[in-house]
Amino acid sequence: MTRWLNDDELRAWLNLAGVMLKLSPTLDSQLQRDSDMTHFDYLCLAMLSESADRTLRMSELAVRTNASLSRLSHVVKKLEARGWVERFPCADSGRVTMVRLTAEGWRVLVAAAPGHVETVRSLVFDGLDAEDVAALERIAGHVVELIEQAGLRTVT
Amino acid sequence: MTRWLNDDELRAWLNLAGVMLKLSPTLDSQLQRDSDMTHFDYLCLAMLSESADRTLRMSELAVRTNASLSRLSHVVKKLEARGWVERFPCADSGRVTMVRLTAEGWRVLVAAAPGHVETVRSLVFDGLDAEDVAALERIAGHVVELIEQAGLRTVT
DNA sequence: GATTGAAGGTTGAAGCATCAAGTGTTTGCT
DNA sequence: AGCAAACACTTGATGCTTCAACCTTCAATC
Repeated sequence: MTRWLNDDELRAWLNLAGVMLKLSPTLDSQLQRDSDMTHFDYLCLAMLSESADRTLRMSELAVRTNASLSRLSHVVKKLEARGWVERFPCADSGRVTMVRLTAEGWRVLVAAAPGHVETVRSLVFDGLDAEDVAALERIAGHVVELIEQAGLRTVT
Repeated sequence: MTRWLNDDELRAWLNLAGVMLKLSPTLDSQLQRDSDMTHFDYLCLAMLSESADRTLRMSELAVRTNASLSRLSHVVKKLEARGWVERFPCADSGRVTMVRLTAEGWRVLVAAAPGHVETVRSLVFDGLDAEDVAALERIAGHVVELIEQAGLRTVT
């Protein structure tokens, strides 16, 4: 017996799907045009920039960017080729790879940030009041948790 | 002067980004595994199934699936090759292409629907009350509108 | 001290999405 | 009637994501 969605749920779902289908390409598009990077690239740089020593292990960066290790590995390889990050083996454990934001990567991130943040603000937060923001944080957080628990994505 | 995000907005944004980064691949993964299609394929079939004659013009289907015409064209070509939809020229206007869901496409959609809906329910709606659903509909709808207005994506 | 299994990453191939450029059609203007 | 511009797609190339397979390294067990 399938538990179908009722009308309210269906409308909510179609709107959420709309956000995923429209917002993500729009962000990529702005960052690609203005800063020659994808939104995911930006997230990687941003997460590194906030970490001690601007350094994280691959698996930790993967968690913080909500990505599979595989996806991250491909992207970090690209970012390293551009000189925006560098990889090096962890001193403590031979199977761990560390990633560090370079000085150049930091400059690129700082240059990209204003335009990106302005875009996010204008596409997401303009016209939302504090209550809406709180609701968004709560509901989106809830969805993320459900997905993590389902853990269908053991992910390679 | 960049208007940065405050702490609440930042947390809300990171959670929303998390939804986009995690939900979308998870849905694709379930549909790919169980029904050999992507989430976007499913949306196309679903939108056609609800239309008069199970038929729409390409540009209208693009609007309803929140996609660019280019993306849609590639995907419809694939779906047509599988025999799930068929294209034919519009009688009224020579530059319009119509897409129709075939009987086979309908069967495939009906077979995929229960698993997909169950996945959406379990990853999004489980644990949300009616107020949350209403808030989600409202906020996500708002974001979609902002993006459409910005219309940066004139899209090819 | 071997073996087994799991953890942490990397890689290559295949499928997708995007962008820019193209084709053919219709509209509007003169 | 003729021409330019806009519309409705389609196409090919490029880059990104996923999946499955692989390679090391570490941990636990015997």
